[in-house]
Amino acid sequence: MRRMTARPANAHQARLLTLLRDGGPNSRAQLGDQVDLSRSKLAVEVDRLPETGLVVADGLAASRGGRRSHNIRLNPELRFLGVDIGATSVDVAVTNAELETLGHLNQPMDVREGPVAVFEQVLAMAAKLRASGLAEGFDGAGIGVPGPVRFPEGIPVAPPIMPGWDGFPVREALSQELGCPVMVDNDVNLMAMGEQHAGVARTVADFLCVKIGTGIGCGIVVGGEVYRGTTGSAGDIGHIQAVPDGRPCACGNRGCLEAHFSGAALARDAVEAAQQGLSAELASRLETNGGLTAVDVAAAASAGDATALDLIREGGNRTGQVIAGLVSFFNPGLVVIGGGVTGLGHTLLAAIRTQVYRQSLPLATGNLPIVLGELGPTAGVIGGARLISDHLFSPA
Amino acid sequence: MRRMTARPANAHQARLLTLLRDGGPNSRAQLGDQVDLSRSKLAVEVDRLPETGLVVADGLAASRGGRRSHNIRLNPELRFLGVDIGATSVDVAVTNAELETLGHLNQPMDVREGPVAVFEQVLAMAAKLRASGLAEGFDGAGIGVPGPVRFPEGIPVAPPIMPGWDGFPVREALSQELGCPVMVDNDVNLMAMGEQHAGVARTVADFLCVKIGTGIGCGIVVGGEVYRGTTGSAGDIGHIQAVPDGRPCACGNRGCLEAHFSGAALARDAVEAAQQGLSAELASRLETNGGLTAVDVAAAASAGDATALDLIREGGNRTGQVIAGLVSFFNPGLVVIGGGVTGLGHTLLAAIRTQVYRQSLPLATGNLPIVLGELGPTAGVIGGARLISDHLFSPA
DNA sequence: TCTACTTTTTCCACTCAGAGGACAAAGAAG
DNA sequence: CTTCTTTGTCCTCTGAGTGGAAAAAGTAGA
Repeated sequence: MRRMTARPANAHQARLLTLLRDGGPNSRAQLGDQVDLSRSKLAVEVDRLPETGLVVADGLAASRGGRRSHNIRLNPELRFLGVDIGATSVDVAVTNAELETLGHLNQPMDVREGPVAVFEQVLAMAAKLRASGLAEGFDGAGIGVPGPVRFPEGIPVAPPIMPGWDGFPVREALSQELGCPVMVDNDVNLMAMGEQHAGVARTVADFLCVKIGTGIGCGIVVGGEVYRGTTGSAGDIGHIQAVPDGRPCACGNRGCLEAHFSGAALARDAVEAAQQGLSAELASRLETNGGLTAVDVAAAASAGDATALDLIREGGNRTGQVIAGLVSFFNPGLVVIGGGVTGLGHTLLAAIRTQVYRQSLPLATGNLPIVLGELGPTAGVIGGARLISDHLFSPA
Repeated sequence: MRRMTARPANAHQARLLTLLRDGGPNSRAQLGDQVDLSRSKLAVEVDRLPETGLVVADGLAASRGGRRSHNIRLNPELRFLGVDIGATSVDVAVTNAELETLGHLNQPMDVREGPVAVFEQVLAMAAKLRASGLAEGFDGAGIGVPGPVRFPEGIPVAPPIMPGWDGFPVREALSQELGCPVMVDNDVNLMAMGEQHAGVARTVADFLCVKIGTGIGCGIVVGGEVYRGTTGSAGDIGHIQAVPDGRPCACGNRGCLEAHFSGAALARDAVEAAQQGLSAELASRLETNGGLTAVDVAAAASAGDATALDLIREGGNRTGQVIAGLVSFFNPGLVVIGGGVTGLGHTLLAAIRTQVYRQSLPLATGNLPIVLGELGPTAGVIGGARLISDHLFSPA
C-alpha cells in the first residue's frame, strides 16, 4: 500500500521543501535564516508541512549556544524513480527525496522496439529495484526519452530515432502502471537538470549541456530553468549542418553534425578505418568483438593509436565548430559536455575547446568554462528525479 | 521645467500602467474587466495612480447601458525619447507614453567618431525635436547601440565596430544631459522589443529577430523577455562561421557570416562586380554615385539585374544556413528579418526561407513563420521607448 | 550548584491588503 | 415617471503576516 502525499499549500512551503531537498535535514532555526519570513509565520508553515506527508520530524539539532532546535527532514521513506531511456540502453535508478541515488540499473535495449516493449523492460527493472528492498513503492517518476516531447502532456512528438513512439502517451501510461505522478522530458534536458542539481552546473544560471551519444542534443538552461522551445524541440542540434555537402544523414539532408560525429558515426568510421588497414589496433579489436563501438575507439586512443586519435579530433573539431556558433548566439556561462562519448575524454574536450575559443568572440569566451559532465550516466536519472520533485514540491 | 514622475507603488499599479500604454485611454470599468481585482481594490489603486504623475483623468466614457464610467489615460504630456545608434546613421524619435511616434529624425553618422561626438549629435537632434514643439522635455530615454552592453549599468563592452566606446558610461552620461532616466541596450534587442510591441511579434513568446545592417545581430526573446546572455553578448551571430576558410573578417577569423553578407559586404561585392563588368546596371550606378550601397543593389535587383539578384540570393543562402542552425537549436515560434537590408525584400526572404525550411527539422519549421519586420527603421526607436517605459512602469 | 546570558519556540496583539456586500449615483429604456 | 442596468463608494470582515513579550531549554562561568 502506497502512502499518499500532497502538494505544498503555498509558495512558502514549496520553498521550504526545496531547501530541505537541496540542503538535507535542517533545523527550524536554520531554515529561518534562509527564508525571509517572520518566526511566527515560519512556525505555522513548518507545523503544517508534515500534513503533506513529505516531511517528518527528525529529533533535536545540536545547540548553537542556547536552546536546541527541532530538526525536520524530508520523509526518508519517499522514493523517486529516475528513468533515462537512451537509443541503445536504459538507465533506471531509485533516489530518496534528497535525490541521492540508492540503486541504479543499466541495460542495453533498442528504443526502436517501441514504447510497449521498452516500458515492459523499465517496469521490470523498477520492480527489481523494489524487490531488492530499496523501495516499497514510488512517489513519483521522471522519464527521459531521446527525442522531443510535448512537455505539458508528456508525449513524444515526431522523434526521428524512435519510430513508433510518436504520440504515445508516456506520462499517462506510466502514471497508471507505477501508480504515481510522472513527468516526461527530453533526455538532454534531464541531463542538464542533473548536472545543475548535483554536478558541474550548480551555480550557473545560463548554460548549455551538450550530450553526445548515439545522437547529439543540447539542453538549454535560461535563468535556471530548462528552455524547451515552441514545440519542445529546442536543443536539437544533431541536424545542424556541420559540413557543407557532407555525408547523407538519416533525416534526408547532408552534412548534419550527427552524420559526422556521434556514437553511431564514430563506430562506423572506426570500422571503415580498420577495414582499410589504417589501424592495427582497431582491426584487432574489430576481429575480436565482431564490431566496434565508441568504447573501442576510446580504448584504442588511450593506447596511443593515431587513427583513433584522429577520428576523435576530427569529430571534436566538427562539434566544436557547431558549439562555437551556439556560444556566439547564446552567450552561456558554462558549456557541459556529456553523454556516451565522455569516455573519449580530454582528447575530445581539447578539440572542442580549441574550436570554440578560436571561433567565438573573446567577450563570449573570455570567462567560459567548457567541461565534461561530472555525473556520467547518473546525470540523466538524477535529472529525472529532480524533474518530478520540482513538480511535486510546487503548489498545485 | 520638467515635471517629476514617480514609479508605481506596486505590481497592480504597474499592470494598470501597461494596460493603459498598450490599450490606450480606458475607463475604470474596462480596466476592471482586464485585471483580477475587486472593485474596491481597483478603485484604491486607480485613485492613487495620478499621484505618480503618469496618469490623468480623461472625462467620461460612453455609457455601456448604465451609469457612465470615468476615463483615465496616461499623461498626454509625457514624452519618451527613442535613440537607435547604428553603425552609419542614427535615428532619434519622440513618442508619447503610449509609444506612438510623434516625430522621427534620421541622420548619417559614423559611430567610430566616438561617443562624445555621437551624443553631441543625438542631443542636437533631440533638441530639434523639442524645439519643433513636440516635447517640452523628456521623461525617459531608451538608447540602442550597435554592440554588446552590460545591461544593468548601461555600458558598452568590447564593441568590435565601435572602438572608443568600450566602458563609456552611456547611461549615466545621457541621464545627466537629458535630465531623465535612461536605459541602454544592444540595438537588435531594441528592434526585437519594437516588433514585439507594435510589429509582427505581438503574440509570440519565443522568437528571434535577425537584424542585417552594417553588421548582423539577433535579438532573442524567451518567454516574452529579451535574453541577453551571461556577458550581454547573446545574439552576436555576425561572427558565426558561415563559410569554412572563407573571407577574412575584421574579427581576425575567416568565413564569418558578416564577412560574407551584411550591408558592408554587399556593397563591397557590388563594387567588385561592377568593376569586373559583370553588371551594366551596377556599373552605371557606381559611376553616377561614386560608390555603391545596399540600396543600389536593391534598386538594381528590382530592375531585374541578374548579378544583383545573385548577390542577394547568395547572401540570403548564407544567412539562411546560419538561421537554420539557430532554428534547430532555439525552436522559435517566429523569425523576424529586419535592418537596413530589408529593402532587398522578398528575394532575400525567399532565399532565407528556402535554406531554413530545407535544413531544419519539420518539427521546428512546421509552423514557423519567417517574415520581414513590419516597422522598418522605427522598430529600434519604438523599442527604445518601450525599454524605458518598461523600466518606469515597474515598481521601484 | 547557582547565576547570567543565549537561543529557540510559542503566544498574542496589531497592521494591512484585499474581498465582497450594501447602497448611492447616474444613465437607458419604456 | 418608473424600472432596470451599470458604475462608483462605503463599510465590514477575513486572513496573512509582523513583531514584541515571555516561556522553554540550553551553555558557560563563578
